[in-house]
Amino acid sequence: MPELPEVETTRRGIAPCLIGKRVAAVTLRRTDLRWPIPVEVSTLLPGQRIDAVERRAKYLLLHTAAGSALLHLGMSGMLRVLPPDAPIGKHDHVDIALARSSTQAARILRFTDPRRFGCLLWQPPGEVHPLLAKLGPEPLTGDFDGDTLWLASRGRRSAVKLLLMDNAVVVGVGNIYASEALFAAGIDPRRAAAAVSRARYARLAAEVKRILAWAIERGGTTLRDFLNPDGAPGYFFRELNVYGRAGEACRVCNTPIRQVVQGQRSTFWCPHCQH
DNA sequence: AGCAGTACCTGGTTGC
DNA sequence: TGCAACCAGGTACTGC
Repeated sequence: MPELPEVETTRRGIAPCLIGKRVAAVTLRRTDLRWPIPVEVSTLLPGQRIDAVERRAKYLLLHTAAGSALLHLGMSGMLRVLPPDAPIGKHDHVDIALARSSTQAARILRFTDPRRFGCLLWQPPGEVHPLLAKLGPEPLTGDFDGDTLWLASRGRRSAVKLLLMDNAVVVGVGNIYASEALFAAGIDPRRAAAAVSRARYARLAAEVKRILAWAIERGGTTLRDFLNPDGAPGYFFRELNVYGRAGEACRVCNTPIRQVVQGQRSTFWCPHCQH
């Protein structure tokens, strides 16, 4: 269930178990994910040492000298570090076995994805995978601010929520956080992107940063169990102000939260707090 | 160029 | 209880 904070939390969880380790073997039980898993994952990755684990947008990259494994969790993907004898579930499509090291027993990095909207691809050294080539800036860096949004909004006739979710404008703002950030900024998600002022975009960008950073912090505590997945808690759900709360009272003004479909996705907002 | 629509897939929930 | 319909946190691709 990955938006950017969950992907970043996953990265932080698995990175210490991977960095400096050598890939002992790759087991592919299914290769028909969002795209077929390319042969390089089987032929080039084994034997390589993982030098770094990076996140770009909602992609994770396992960097080695021979190239990088590029993972996306889609809607239902999950990555866990497990003992080699962990029982294999129906949707456990890929295991990347990690060689034993002086400080860690042998482990596997297991990719599980019931819906198979995720992917595992390969990026040769020194290249940028085509899927990454046209992505906008990372929301939590200085490359993204209100003017990023304001400039992108020129000449757009679609709604501000769709602009916020456009990966060419800014990456990592998924359906939940788009609604939440617009609520925090007091902007009606249906408002035409071109009709939002530069000042309000500054506020919106600040809220995107604040909410994503806060969720990553929360993810660090609520998702800590992905090494031994028992009792996964209620996530950040109890903290949401508008998402999934249609008909319920706004936490600020008690007005019922409304829901509308934009771009085939549900949007939630408070008609009193957002204009 | 921007935008709407379609597609990928399984599983949980809702409603008859 | 059974089963169909609907919904889900993502995103690339097509065609207008």
